[in-house]
Amino acid sequence: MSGVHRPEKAAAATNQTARARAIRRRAARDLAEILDSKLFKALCEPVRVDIVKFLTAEGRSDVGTVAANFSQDASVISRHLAVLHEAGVVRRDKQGRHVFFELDGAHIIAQMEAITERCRNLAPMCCTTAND
Amino acid sequence: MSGVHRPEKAAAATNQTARARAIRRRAARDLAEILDSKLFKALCEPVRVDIVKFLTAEGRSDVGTVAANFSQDASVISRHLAVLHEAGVVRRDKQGRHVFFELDGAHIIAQMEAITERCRNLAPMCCTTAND
DNA sequence: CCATCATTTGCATATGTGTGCATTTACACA
DNA sequence: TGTGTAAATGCACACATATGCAAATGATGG
Repeated sequence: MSGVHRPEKAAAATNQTARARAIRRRAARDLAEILDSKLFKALCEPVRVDIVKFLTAEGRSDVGTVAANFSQDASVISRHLAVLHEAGVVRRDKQGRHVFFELDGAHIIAQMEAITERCRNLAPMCCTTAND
Repeated sequence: MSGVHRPEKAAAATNQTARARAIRRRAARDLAEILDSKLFKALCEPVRVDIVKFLTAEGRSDVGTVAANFSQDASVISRHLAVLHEAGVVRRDKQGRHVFFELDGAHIIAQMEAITERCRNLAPMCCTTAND
């Protein structure tokens, strides 16, 4: 940090600001850790969201059934489902030559709750503008 | 749907399954609606996550200060911050020729809680495998 | 009013990834 | 064991978008 703009009086580094800083840093680490998960990457693709929507509405389905309801090739749907599976969004259940997928609700909820919890932790330090 | 695989006995459409189907469909619509928000698209980009992390650790900062801590050009950081602002992740506060950003904790939490709540609604219908 | 700095925007390019087709693999059934 | 179907994979290509540089815009201070 070279020419950092410092409009305030450079708040003398009291014990309190040092502690606040430590807390911020930890919150940042915790938050980024969970934000780096594959969940967001999996769910930021429109087609994958549509697939999640389909599985919610129709329940457990095999690749072919899902693909039959989409314009893209079955191979594309297969890949999308693989990504969703990697991210823990869906459960995979191979049965004969058919591969069935269904939402892994428990896992999704657990992830979302963890993220929400982390977000709650950083609330007090970004809204009140605390010390700086 | 042409050659759909139908392993079960095609569950006679009782009132109950019809209702369950309606509930599923509504949950799917609600879920997809919130998943289509800009939040996920904003948070699936690694650099943007890093910026969020930085703002969490360092608090309110202007574009230049953020950019000074990243390898990419200031214009790139500016654009990323704009995307985060569009998504309601950060608040923008123009002050003179400096533009400050800070996490909009309240908004993030509200969004996350809304998503988590929607996910909870679809839990019972995807884990028990219900009727199909 | 001009000089300067912070930020944004226009544009060209690099990079990631979604997509389709062809092929391969996995599996069931005859 | 051979044949057909479902799913996965290799590959080439299209498309979205992240990136850097240059120029424009906005704002302060002389």
